[in-house]
Amino acid sequence: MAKGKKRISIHDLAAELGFSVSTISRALNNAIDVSDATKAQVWALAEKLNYQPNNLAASLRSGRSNMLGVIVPHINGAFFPAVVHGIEKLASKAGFNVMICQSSEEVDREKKHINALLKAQVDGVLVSMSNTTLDFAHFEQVRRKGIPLVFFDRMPELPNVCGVVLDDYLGAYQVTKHLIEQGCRRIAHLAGPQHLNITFNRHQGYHDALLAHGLPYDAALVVPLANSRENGGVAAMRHLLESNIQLDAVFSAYDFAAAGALQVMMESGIQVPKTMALAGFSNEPFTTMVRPRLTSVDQRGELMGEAAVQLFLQLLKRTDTFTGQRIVLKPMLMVRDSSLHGQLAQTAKNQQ
Amino acid sequence: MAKGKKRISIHDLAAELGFSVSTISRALNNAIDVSDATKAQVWALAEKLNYQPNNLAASLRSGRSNMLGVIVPHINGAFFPAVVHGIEKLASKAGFNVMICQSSEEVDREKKHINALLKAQVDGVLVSMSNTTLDFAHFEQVRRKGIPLVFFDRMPELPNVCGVVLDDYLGAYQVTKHLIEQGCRRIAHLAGPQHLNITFNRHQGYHDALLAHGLPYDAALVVPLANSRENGGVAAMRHLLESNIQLDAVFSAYDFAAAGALQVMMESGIQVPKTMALAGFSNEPFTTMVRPRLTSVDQRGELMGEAAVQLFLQLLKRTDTFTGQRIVLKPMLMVRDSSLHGQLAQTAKNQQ
DNA sequence: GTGAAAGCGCTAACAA
DNA sequence: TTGTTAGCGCTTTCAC
Repeated sequence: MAKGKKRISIHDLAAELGFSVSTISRALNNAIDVSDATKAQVWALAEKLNYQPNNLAASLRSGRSNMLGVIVPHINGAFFPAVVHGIEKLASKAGFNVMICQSSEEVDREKKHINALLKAQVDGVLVSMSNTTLDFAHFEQVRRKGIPLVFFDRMPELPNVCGVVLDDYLGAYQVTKHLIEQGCRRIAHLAGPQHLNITFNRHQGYHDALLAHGLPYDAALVVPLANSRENGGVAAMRHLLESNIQLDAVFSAYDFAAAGALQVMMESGIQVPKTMALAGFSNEPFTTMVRPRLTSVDQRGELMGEAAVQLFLQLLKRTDTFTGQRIVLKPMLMVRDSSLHGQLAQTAKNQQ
Repeated sequence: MAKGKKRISIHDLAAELGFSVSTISRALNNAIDVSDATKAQVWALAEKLNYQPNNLAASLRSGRSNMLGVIVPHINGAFFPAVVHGIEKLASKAGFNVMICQSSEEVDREKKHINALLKAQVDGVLVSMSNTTLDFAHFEQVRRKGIPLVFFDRMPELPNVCGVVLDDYLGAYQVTKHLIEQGCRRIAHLAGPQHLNITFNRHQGYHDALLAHGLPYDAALVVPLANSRENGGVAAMRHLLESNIQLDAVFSAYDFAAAGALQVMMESGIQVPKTMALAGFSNEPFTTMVRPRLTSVDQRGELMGEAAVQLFLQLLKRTDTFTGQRIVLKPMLMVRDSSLHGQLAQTAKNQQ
């Protein structure tokens, strides 16, 4: 009977039962070639002695850590938490543990996390880039080691990278088209950073929808956001109003910035959506709490997380991890009061 | 020159430079007793060959994984992300990597995560319990192994457990006192589960503040929330209104539920705060986006995360990890429009 | 300042 | 069905 504080290992179990360590190992792993009687004995003793397997040793030996590294820019708002949830759901089903890291939108932290994950011998890395990531050498490092690398949402425009993205272009196109159909003709866009695929595509969708409907693209109507938060939207909207440009709608690349814009509109006595329509992007929960409720685009966060894991699992089977596969998810336009420029607001009641 | 795909180890470095593996190990760890010249050589070659240390091996051998396990109920809303941020900040400064796990408010997942973390040989575990956790055996398992265990926010009422909590009692007391000072006399409370310390204490603070100010505690004014979200608040508020009980204020144990209550009030034509004051708890970002802005209590999330890590680091130094130390953080009352029952709403403008 | 050697706890050939 | 054996890559005494 093992006494003292020493943590017990399969050797202790082996000694106690008179089996070899390999039999113990096999029994604990429920291998096919161990008799049920033996398994029962081993499991009983393991339970009794409170045996705790050591993954470090198993991983070191087997070369598989069953750990999945995930790097997200942040976990504020609803989107990235939803993605993470989707990732964890599918990953744990596939027997993987997930290590979540936040880059806090800093490329240096992103690099550090990549390094830490590699040192920890993760079996794969899922990344959504920080918005300060301009070179991609640290990602190459992962690929060079033959470790599956999957991007989600924010991915670099490089050949042969795998990833799952939302069709941001389509989402923005649909929002803009919707605003046009509501009778809006002077639609402003609060734009995110153009070096990121997501916000670049949102801008493109806006641009193309205008042209497709015979409206001019006016650069004066496009205001870059200093940040994606409320105060970014406040500043951009103030700038827009101060410029005295004609305006009957605003499409913000982010919901939080849209909330800031809404605040400025309210303070300026502008009626939303009657005088000015408004739409955001992300379908944050607060969009149904503010008045008027905010029209937005759902980003399918959970689905994206699941798709990313699926892609990873696929890559794991292959020898070449540079297949350049992409999964593109369809966005969902959520029409709410804030964009019903040309209709009675009641119409949206059922769609909230 | 190592060629091929084989990952290189300290043995390769040793062979290449003609040193022993121990010297390489020491050099890489920047040990005091290796000559600078040797270190320089080793580092240069490591860089050149793209050497990647293997933490699994190091941890297995040294017995320290430098990993910290964190279990949170979820990462929705602003509070837990803030805590996680605080944890990561301090932990990474102390050289620890953080594994974040979500229990999704399910005690079974909590147990699984505890197990996974123990198998991964983490050096410590930080937990905020799920709201379905009623027995604490899985936590005992951690302590029995001598692994530092620190709770935050939601902790069990057990002897000798360490943790950092907000003074929820004080926060609720302050909110209630504030409402009373605004002239409210019939203050309802939308209550969270009473088996959790946090919501129990919020209820107590409410209770005691009433009595301390000569107001009766009326059980009919206390409505249990089915959940902490918007629809929980909607249901509870409807119940309250349908009961036709006299009412001039509502204090919700959660901001999201308060948002739901606000919605019901608006739909019922109740003027907030003139006819009915409202306050929540958590200081979610959306509290400043809704109209009227929501009075709330800030939970000091980031500070709590940092304090939890500090407690962990303290515990790490000791042999007895059952010291029962507690850190109690002071809440911050955030007075906004929704509770200015007895004043002109403008007064709050500066305090938002 | 450096080397030799043992071993952390486990897995996975290969034998029997 | 079970045992033997050889490490996975690193740290860490104990020598020299």
